[in-house]
Amino acid sequence: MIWIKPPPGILVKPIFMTSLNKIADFRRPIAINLANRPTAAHCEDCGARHTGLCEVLADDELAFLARIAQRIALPAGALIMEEGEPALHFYNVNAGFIRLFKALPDGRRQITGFAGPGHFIGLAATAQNVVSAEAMEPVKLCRFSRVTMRDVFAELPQLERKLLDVAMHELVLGQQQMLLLGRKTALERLASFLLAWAERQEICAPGVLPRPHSVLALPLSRTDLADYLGLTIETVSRSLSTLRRDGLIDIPNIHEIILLRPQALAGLAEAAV
Amino acid sequence: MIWIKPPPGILVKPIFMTSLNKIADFRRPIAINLANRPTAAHCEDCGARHTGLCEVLADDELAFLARIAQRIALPAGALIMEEGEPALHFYNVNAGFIRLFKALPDGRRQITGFAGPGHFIGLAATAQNVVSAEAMEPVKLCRFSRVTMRDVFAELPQLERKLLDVAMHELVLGQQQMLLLGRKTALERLASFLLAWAERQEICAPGVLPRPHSVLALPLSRTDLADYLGLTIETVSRSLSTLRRDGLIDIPNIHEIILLRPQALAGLAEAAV
DNA sequence: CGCGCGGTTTGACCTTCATCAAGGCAAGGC
DNA sequence: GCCTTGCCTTGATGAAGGTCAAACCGCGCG
Repeated sequence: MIWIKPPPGILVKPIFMTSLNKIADFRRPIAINLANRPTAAHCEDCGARHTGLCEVLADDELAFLARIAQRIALPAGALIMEEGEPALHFYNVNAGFIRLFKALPDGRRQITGFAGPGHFIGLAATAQNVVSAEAMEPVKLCRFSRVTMRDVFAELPQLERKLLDVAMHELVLGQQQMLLLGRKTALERLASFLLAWAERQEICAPGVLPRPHSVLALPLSRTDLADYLGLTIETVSRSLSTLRRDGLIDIPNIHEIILLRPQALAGLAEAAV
Repeated sequence: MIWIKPPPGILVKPIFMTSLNKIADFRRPIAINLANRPTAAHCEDCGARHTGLCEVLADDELAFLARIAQRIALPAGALIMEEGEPALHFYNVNAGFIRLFKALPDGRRQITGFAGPGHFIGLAATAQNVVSAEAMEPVKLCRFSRVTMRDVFAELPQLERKLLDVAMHELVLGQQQMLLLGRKTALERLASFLLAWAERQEICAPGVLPRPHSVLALPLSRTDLADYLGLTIETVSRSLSTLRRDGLIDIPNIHEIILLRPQALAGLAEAAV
């Protein structure tokens, strides 16, 4: 465990506490499911068969990979990886969303990214995990031993190539997030996030603005949003209200945002002069 | 060019302007030096021969790699890569320090990292560069075409493996920086930076605190420091003064810092409770 | 239907850090 | 030696966003 206990007088955020409590409950299922080795047939109906890591593999190669994978299903709130623990595995997300984060002993939390179907996690690690990973909803994963994976590269070099691509893409996202966290205002952060999220949801092609009135699904809580953008939930809420008041977005309900004027959002996000 | 012009009334930081002006001056040398292909003999006396990328290669393999490399020497201030330009090359740093950064049109700048001898740059890119790279002092580089590099991987798989390691390490640094930028106070940022920099200068082993009274060489200007830590130069200056006043560090001169109480710095950096 | 609960919004106030401005200090030129 | 120049430090002030607190809102439940 990295964070020991809340210091006297400082309240650990409820959501944080929740996930802590659930660690014990949900560790067990991992062990139970270990025997469940997928066949290529399993892969065929996997939501991530044709995205992310697996898309570069032919069926027979996938079968090879599947033999060393362990299928895991976890409920919402489950802790998948923990910062500071030995990094033994990679994971490929098949279904559900995961948040990756780092935390300080006093409860401050920085979400460093979100992983959905097709995403590969565990790259950002030394001998120990440097981030924790938590299921935001019920998730399905393929788990790979890190040492085994090394051997697999000899058999499937295109896999290693793909992994390098994945890592490079993560690096790009990281640089963008650093600019956002280090230099952008609250409004700019929100605007940047909304556009990036739209791109991620494939509402628009990479580098292209979504059409006006595009509807954005926002499965994150305000707390997640705040911890991702380096703000407080109050500031997130206020900033969203400002964007709505100014007619850039509409918020029909808490988990949906309509991008009324993407062009204006882009101007804000990039601090266009 | 990404940033067009300073908006009326907003002053672009001097250093920023400086580098802009130098682009034209220093682009030319790159072309001039293209013909200078290193032999393995060149590599033997390279400062980076036994670090970073090259350390995984035997002499004959290095010779192979050297054949596709272009040696480049650039003066301080030279722009090596520019955000938004087509990403055609990787670079391996042989000598000198480089800053990597992203900028907003109004002049705000976020330094995303520093690269010294043995470091490989250019991984964080899509079809275009997502960061700019600038020589902080006279530098020597080996330049590799990205497309050629792909072919090399077939010949030297251990190189690709190494590159994946490099990328993974960069990811780890990125996550740490996100926590710093998103959630730490000015003092915490300085403390974190000083310890990370000590580790980087190999004043201490990874994960181990430097001994009290370790002397830290700080080749960065206050402006670089501020743009790296997401602060202003004034806040950097004030925070350093506070650390000195509190007896955690000493500042004999502008480019040297003595870590009087590394333990206390670590407590500050990790917000120990 | 009223109630309580968790998450969200809004408001009032306060802290941290940015901004603006002045002064210091070392290095180089004349 | 003195002046300029560039960078750094320090101080005074202000603004963005954090903190604290209250109200709101949808939702499940008795």
